[in-house]
Amino acid sequence: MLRVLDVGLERCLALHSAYIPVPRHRKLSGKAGIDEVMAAAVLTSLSTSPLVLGHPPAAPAPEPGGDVWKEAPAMSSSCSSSSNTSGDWSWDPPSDRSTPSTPSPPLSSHVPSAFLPTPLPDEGPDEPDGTHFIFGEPIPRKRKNSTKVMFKCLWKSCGKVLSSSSGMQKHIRTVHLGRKADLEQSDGEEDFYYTELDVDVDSLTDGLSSLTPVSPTSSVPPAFPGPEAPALPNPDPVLGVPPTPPGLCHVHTDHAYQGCPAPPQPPVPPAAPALPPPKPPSMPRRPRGEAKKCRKVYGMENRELWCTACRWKKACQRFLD
DNA sequence: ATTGCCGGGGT
DNA sequence: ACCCCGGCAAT
Repeated sequence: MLRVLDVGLERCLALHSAYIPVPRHRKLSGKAGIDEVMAAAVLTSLSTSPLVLGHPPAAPAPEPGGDVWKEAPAMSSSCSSSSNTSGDWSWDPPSDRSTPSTPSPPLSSHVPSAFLPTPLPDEGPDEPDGTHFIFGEPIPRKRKNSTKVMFKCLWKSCGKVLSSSSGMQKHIRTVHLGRKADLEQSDGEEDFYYTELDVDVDSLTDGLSSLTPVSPTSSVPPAFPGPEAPALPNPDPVLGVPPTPPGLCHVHTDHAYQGCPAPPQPPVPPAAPALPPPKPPSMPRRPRGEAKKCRKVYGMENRELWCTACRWKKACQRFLD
């Protein structure tokens, strides 16, 4: 017993002494100011130019004054936890905790639900046709222009459109699924019954008016935007596919990584009066993994304890969703 | 503001 | 291949 502790302590000390000289850690607490915003803006605008036309920003040692690397007082606890021997140290919540609960509730039936496959850095539906490849304008990647994300209920004869996902979830939960509204326990099922669409702010009203009511019985032309969106006649995969609901592929059971290329077709069951088909399974979208990742678990202080992926700002490998 | 991580750069 | 970070979406 004592020996174990000893080892842990030793380990801890070693860790500390080893990491003191670490030179990085630029700024832990970023105080966001106008400066940063403006700088960001400038950088953004600069990024469009092919090369860095300013002064070389190469500055290997930006902080001559000294970095503020304060020891986290929480170290003690992590130390004790590191007493976990047996080869793989693996992550181990401090056993001191009176609560034996698991650090991240597995959420039995709740599959983490899929996630949005990055909303496609498209230009937005401003282009009259697909000719936004004027070389004169590189436009590396720009996201939101004048589009606004709306959420449309796909329930058979509802078609309600809200501006917030939470609101839509609530709507579906209460109105269609008949669940309690305030119950935070959303198992993600609502996700299946609404989709999000990029609405051009300009033609917002127009688009909405044609989007909202919709009679489900009348055959909805699968691939024709039809009346709405006169500005984007073809849903070409070239760049922008605004009306395509990205969160509707209930195909895979687990890692639905690639978005579904399926055409915009209402996934509404053909003849479902009010009963949702018992289908909570796949995850059409993943809002954000519930599991805490290395960063959250260990904190910035113990970055060395993160899995490599996390250290490299890649998808965490240790705490998979 | 924070967190997770894609895309891309440096070695 | 390894390592790191800018920047962004989602929260």
